[in-house]
Amino acid sequence: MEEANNMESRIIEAAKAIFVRKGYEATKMGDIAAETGISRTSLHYYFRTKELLFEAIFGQLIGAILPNVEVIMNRDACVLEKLPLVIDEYLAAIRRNPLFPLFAINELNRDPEHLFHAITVHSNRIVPILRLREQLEVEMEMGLIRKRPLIDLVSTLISLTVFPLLARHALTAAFLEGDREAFEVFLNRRGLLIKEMMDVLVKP
Amino acid sequence: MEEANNMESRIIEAAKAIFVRKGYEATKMGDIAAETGISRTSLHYYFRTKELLFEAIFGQLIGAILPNVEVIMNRDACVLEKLPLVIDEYLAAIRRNPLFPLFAINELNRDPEHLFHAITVHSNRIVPILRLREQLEVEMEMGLIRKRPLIDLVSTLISLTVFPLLARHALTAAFLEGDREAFEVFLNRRGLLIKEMMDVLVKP
DNA sequence: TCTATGTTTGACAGATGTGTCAAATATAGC
DNA sequence: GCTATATTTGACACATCTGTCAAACATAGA
Repeated sequence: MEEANNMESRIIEAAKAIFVRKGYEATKMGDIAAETGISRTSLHYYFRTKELLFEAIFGQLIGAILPNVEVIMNRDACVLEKLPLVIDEYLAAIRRNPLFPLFAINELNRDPEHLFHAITVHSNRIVPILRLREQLEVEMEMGLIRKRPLIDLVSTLISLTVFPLLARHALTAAFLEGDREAFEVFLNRRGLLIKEMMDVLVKP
Repeated sequence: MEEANNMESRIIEAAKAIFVRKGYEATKMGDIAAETGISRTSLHYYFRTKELLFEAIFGQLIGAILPNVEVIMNRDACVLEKLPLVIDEYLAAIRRNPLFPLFAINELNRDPEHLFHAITVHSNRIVPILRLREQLEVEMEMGLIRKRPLIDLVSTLISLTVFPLLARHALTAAFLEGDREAFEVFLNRRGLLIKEMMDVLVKP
């Protein structure tokens, strides 16, 4: 039957949404079956165990969040020119998957190795990121940008990009009177602020 | 018996550690009983339900993480002078409770209202924070510091401070070859970087 | 010592969740 | 229509977790 493949993807979509929103422990097979619109038993027919189902979507989720910097890295330009583009790309990836950071953070806590292993599967996405890293180190050595431990740069970039989405609810309540659209406005100007910040960090 | 009060605090300490590390759902009453060194039934004797036990420690946790800025706010100084002190205080509060951010983020996701309600209990801690907010707004109006939406400032500060602890494991693995002491070194210089960043944001 | 009260525990009941199985149903291809 | 295979489902077994209860145990104080 050709319904199988289609049903599998329907299940995966449903499971993705629920796993990401509630975390592994709080997600019940029954929830996923209900969301998909099938019986729990039927769900077991497609994915024998909860762990197997989780496994099936985990890689996808990682892939969806890794920023695609390949095009950017193929340009012949210095880091200072590339950085704003990378930031935009990264910001876009996060905004396409706003619930992902929470998921990743939790999974990192639940089973760190699992996440690391899943990332290695996406080596094609990783390569250009490593090239960016390399270019950063080279240009630091050349004095084109300020010398700084990479972890300082990366943790700052990720902090500024990811955290507001993690704390979305609290920030909206505390500063925007609960206005969700105002939060979107905030996010929209966030890119500029992040670029300013990163610029300060790397300017010699 | 006078053992009761002591036992309650023993339970609370154990429960705090486990709830914070594993989250509400993944924490089992049996875990807490074992960690405390009593039977699960005995645990129920002190705290009839899991929800009640959780409730008992929730407020404490919130209190522990709210930075104490009262002393700072009583000084007669401008925001530019106070900000570095506030940052240090906040950084210290977070480092005293490095697992708290993950806990708070998850609880925020699980039941936002609950967290907001718990915060109102600590109004004595909140007042000086609101005064800081007010002083920021006044000095922006006066042109002493650059005019910016408060959410931009606060989200930046919290992002830079909190996120590295959330992603501790990943950052250590990716940039420090898993060296935990190197991560402490990173955290130690982080305060300076955050002050630089915040300075850029508020300088007129 | 006896008693009242505080504390601990094992046993139980009920709820919820997972995974398996065999029977029922649908469907494709002959 | 018939058959082989795919899919769905209800029923079951098993495990885990929660909360209650009554009985056992400990201990302070009369």
